Amino acid sequence: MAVTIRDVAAASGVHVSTVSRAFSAPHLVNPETRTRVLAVAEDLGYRPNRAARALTTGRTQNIGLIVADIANPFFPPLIKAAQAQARLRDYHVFVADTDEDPQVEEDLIQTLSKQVDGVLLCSPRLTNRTIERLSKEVPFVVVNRRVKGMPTVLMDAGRGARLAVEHLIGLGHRRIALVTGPSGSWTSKEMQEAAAAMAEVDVVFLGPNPPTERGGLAAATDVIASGVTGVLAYNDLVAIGVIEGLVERGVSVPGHVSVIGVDDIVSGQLSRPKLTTIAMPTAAAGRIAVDMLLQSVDSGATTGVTMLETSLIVRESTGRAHT
Amino acid sequence: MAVTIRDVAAASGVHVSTVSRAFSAPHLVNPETRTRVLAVAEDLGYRPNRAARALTTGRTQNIGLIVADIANPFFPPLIKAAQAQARLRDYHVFVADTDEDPQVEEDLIQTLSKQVDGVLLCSPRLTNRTIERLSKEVPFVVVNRRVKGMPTVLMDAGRGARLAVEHLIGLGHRRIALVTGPSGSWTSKEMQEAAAAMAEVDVVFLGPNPPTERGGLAAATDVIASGVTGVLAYNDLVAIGVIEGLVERGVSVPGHVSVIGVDDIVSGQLSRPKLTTIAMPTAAAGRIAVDMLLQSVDSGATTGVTMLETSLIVRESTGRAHT
DNA sequence: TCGGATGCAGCAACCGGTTGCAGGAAGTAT
DNA sequence: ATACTTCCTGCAACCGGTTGCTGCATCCGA
Repeated sequence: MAVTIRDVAAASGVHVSTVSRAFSAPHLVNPETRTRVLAVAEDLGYRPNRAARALTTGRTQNIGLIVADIANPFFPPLIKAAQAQARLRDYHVFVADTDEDPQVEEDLIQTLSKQVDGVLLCSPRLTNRTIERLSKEVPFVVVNRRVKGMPTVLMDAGRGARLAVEHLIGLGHRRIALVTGPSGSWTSKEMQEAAAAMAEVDVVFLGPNPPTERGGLAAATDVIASGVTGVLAYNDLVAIGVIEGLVERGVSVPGHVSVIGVDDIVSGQLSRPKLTTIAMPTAAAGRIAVDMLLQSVDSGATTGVTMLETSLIVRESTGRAHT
Repeated sequence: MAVTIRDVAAASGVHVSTVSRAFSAPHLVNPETRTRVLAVAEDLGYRPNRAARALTTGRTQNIGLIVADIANPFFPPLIKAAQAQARLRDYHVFVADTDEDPQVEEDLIQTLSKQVDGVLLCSPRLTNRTIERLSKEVPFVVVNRRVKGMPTVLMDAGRGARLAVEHLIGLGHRRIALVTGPSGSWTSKEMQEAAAAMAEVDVVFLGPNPPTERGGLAAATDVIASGVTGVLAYNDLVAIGVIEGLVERGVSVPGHVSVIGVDDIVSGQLSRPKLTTIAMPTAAAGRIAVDMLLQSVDSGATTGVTMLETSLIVRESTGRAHT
């Protein structure tokens, strides 16, 4: 039913191998022949069958993109960028959601590994050991987590935390809280280390907390109890929750307490007060991760670690410390 | 390198066809033989090659999911649900983003059509003619748009609009505005018709507007000028924009004006005041659309139109009309 | 004029499964 | 004992491309 390479060959009076080469090895075929073949192919509406090509070449032209939770607003910009970049390179992307379950994550990698040329692993929940083991089956690029010897794209959360704390210091805050994320989170750890190293300021750590609005809401009482005037939250959702909790208890933001989030998700721009935040270059991360992955697929060369810069976006949730 | 069906055959002393049948036609092979083969396969870590299978069966076990904009918060829950449902049925899903460009959308369908068994088209921007033409190349299910003779999943925006208006009426509002969306939007049209048919209330139409926060922000001046006490917005982003615009101009929400959104995206739950909204069952839509698609792929039977119910979620952005 | 290089196209095996057909063994009815 | 099923397995062609090898022209330099 569908038009195959043999139809094209017959219609243009050449052998199938010539048609094949007209597409995938142009320099091996006479220019005249080639244009004729291409014209006929166009005419017949021929589209090469990727499954067939995959079978012989071993290359599917597909990549897998595995995230913990598609609906987490942190990921969609990354997915979007990765998909667009892949399309540019004539690759398609399978998107899969692990629902934060490491077992699902592993299964997904297993079943996907046979039908993709590589996998992008975003904020994986698996252990490093497991990731290293699985990396023997299919090339990986890991995003948002450091795994030894594996190509990685990171966003500089440590620097982000420093920027945030410096911003607070500049506003006169001398005692601040870091509302941390899940215990296994690389980002959270980076932020803690960076914050702890800052002079001129006392920092208390509140956590671990689930990386959600509820998590922030629950942490608000601790924030009040700790007597800080500034808060850096694990991410924007947590920050919004903290603000909500503070306001509920009569603590105004940024009047009494300043709050900074991380990620720069849209919700932060839309909530009241508009959230001061550390912007994560998620779109760039998606793009670059795809490039790194395809590079390692094409050339076999295993690339290194890319660290992307973060930046502070000052909006309305931070202000001068009251003295 | 990878273990193939022939390796399994050799290792278990049977012919490849028996191994093949052990997997895909169990009733045709002796139970003993089958268990032995499966054991050997398990042992060797055999995974069937989907590209090879696709080549002979013509079925890829993949589906395509095409949305206008992955980063639009309306879509991720739908994508997530669709992906999970597909996985349940042992299908994988390609997610693709058209960037709101009809041409990209068409290209995407073309290139995808050869490597998927069906395509989910969400809020397509293509003309009905084009969709009908393309539907000859690959089975479709259309979400959020009515296309004649095509399996479709719709969310009852008309009923949602009625619920919203009734809610406003119940709160004493007698003159309301409908801040409409893009001119081509099916949802927007449904809402307009439903609202226009309501008695007991004057409704003015403000639009069309881009379906974004900016769109709502810009519409706020018209809202004020129109002298209404209640607003139903095309979606939550627009509603948030309207609220922002109103508040900037000293009109309090819900004190002076009540505002209702549509979609129930997270941002609406996090913004201040929390948004009263019409919840769209996007996750259900994704799940059901996948089921309909796979059904029409499996049985060839082309299913009909599914209409999903919407519901009103009352939060803080609506209140009694001031008299 | 001849040997050798070069360019182009055809041949056929192959990738890893699936499936219609054939055939042997065992079971059943006659 | 014979004929006919039924059950299971093997054989081999096939899906739609790719690619190493061969072979034929043509062109080149000597």
